[in-house]
Amino acid sequence: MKPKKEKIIDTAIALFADNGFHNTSISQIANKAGVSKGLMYNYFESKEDLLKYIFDLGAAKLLENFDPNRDGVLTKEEFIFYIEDIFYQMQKDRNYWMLFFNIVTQPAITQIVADRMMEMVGPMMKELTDYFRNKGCEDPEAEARYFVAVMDGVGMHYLLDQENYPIRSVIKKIIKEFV
Amino acid sequence: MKPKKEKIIDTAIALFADNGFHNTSISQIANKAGVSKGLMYNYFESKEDLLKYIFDLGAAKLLENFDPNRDGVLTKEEFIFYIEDIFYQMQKDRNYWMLFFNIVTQPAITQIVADRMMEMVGPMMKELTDYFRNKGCEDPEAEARYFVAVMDGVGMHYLLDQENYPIRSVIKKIIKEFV
Amino acid sequence: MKPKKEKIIDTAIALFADNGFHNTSISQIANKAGVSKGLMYNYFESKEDLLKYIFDLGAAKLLENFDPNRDGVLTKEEFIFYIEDIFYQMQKDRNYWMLFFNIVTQPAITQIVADRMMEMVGPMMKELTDYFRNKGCEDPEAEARYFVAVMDGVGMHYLLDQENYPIRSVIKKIIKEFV
Amino acid sequence: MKPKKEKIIDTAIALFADNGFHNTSISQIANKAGVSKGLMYNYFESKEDLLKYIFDLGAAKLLENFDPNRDGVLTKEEFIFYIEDIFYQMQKDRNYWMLFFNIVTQPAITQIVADRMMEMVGPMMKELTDYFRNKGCEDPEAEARYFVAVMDGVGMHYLLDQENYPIRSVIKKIIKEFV
DNA sequence: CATGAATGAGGTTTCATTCAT
DNA sequence: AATGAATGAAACCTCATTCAT
Repeated sequence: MKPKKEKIIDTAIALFADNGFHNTSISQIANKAGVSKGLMYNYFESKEDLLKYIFDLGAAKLLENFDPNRDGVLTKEEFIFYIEDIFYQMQKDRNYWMLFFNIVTQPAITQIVADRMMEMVGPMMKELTDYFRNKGCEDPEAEARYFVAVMDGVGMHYLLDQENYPIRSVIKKIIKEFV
Repeated sequence: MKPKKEKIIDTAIALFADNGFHNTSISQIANKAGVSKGLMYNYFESKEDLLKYIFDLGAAKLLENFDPNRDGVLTKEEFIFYIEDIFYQMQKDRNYWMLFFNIVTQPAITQIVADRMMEMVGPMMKELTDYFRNKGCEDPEAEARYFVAVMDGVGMHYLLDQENYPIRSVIKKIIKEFV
Repeated sequence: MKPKKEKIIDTAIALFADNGFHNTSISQIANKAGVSKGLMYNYFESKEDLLKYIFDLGAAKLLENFDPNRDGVLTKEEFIFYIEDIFYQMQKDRNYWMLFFNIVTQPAITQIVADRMMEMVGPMMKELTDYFRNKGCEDPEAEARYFVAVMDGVGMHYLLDQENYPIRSVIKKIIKEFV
Repeated sequence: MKPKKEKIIDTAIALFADNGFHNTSISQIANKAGVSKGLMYNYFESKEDLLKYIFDLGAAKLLENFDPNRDGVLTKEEFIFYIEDIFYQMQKDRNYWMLFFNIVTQPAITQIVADRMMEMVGPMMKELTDYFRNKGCEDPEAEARYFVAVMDGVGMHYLLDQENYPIRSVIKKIIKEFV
């Protein structure tokens, strides 16, 4: 990819994450990325378009490690790996994940990426529900929804205080409870 | 309170929750509240001031039901009541709570209410840690942090889909796991 | 009407007429009108909206003197008066009329005011056709279309060189030919 | 001429005619012409330069058929041919002629081509005046100015609605009146 | 000849805020 | 207490033009 395009994207992720989408201006992004304001519009049709692009980047990465062999079935090992991997990714790409939670908690912004999000969460929820059903859970759908809520909650808190958050200990609790 | 002031506040909460703080304009609030733009500045010094005021309103309500007898000790019954009560409040004041999660996931906005937030979460975390220590948890601090993360995660998901979320079932799981 | 609103409109007419709609910026208008850029948007939703408003102003004036007793019939005297009046108006409100021809010769701009224009020209053409039919013209519709074309052509040239254009002599020719 | 240059010119004429000079961007032209933006600047120094070039193209064609034997005298047959020819050209090169009226009705744009326009209309007006003088008109100059106004008016209307305009019938009227 | 990345000035529009009434 | 006209900074975006390739 064009290096300047990449610079724009990286800078946008960082600023969106720290300041929020609507509180980040194109000027800020251009300044910090060291390019002209106009250049952004050579690569993206609008600020919203940039957000969509960024969201897709991360969504792809997220799915990559969920059911990696793509057989539609989540094994115990795959599940554990996925849990570990998500928190690893959060630590590595903190900005992207802050932005992600940003988006999810703001209906007005969620709408911008609504269709993409559906494509992503739909299949995931299904596989999770199947997993919990096979495991013998009484109400597998409720368990799946509880699980993703826990993941989101922990993820959010982890991101907000990576240094002090007892993430190892919490991951162990999650695996013990859900896997 | 003056009815117009109240109208402004309620409208602001609703709009902030739906559209985000920075994506909501004073004009929008004034229009929807049926008052003039200028009036807002009779009651609040600025848009940020309005946000702080709103945040405080909810923070007070939140603390009210945590350790209601204010003895610094959380009993099992108080804990259960608190968990139930939080989700009840979320269902009743959805807008306020959406806004709350909005704020927490946006560092730039969190800063606006940072001092108020500290006053609120500090004591709560301490009492929770004490509770888990008394219960015999190995790492009571980690457990406390895990607990609030779960509460936030579930709260968020509940707010985003109140109608379909299996909240009763999930509350039971939480109580079973943490109390 | 608010004096500043009026100032904005008058200035806009003058600048649109001289420089064209797309070649006139809101900044220019605001500067020359001695108001802030933002104020325009208190009165008009957009630049296009301002143009529509201006167009309507003139369209109303134009119709006012066509068939003044609104009986749907054009008498010989009314017709003569109308012809004289149009050129009088052009001399008085040169800017508005320059703008009018501007609009008509630019399809992209005509579209902005298309519906308003239709309301205006439809009935006029009908009455003119009736007039020429009563007069015994062979092809009254063609005569009507010829007449308005002549009016537009002469109007345009008159506006472009008011001082030297032999308008009295030309009006006489027009009346002799068409009335 | 280089085919790409020609494509640029044709596309520019079409877009200028439909959208107006200032409302047409170089990008639009380049896109629709299927060339790069940069290429335009190999052939033309600027957007204005392109307009001048286009205007000249048409002006040349216009003069070609006015007094074709270039003897400075307009015969009756030449005059009739000229009238017929102009409307024929309009039907053939609609875009160019729309653009022409566009230019004439916008002082700011007229200035761009002002010198070229003078070279063109000056001699034409003189010959026309001579023609009407020879014909015995009382005020030959007024007649000439009336004539060109009629031609412009009819031309404009014809271009705006070629399909329905009763152009044959109107041409007959014009010839009857002026030749 | 031809491209398209890159620029930066300037376009339209929004918006928090002030202030005379 | 309440209005809304007015401001001006800053938002998003467009565009003519340049230039390395």
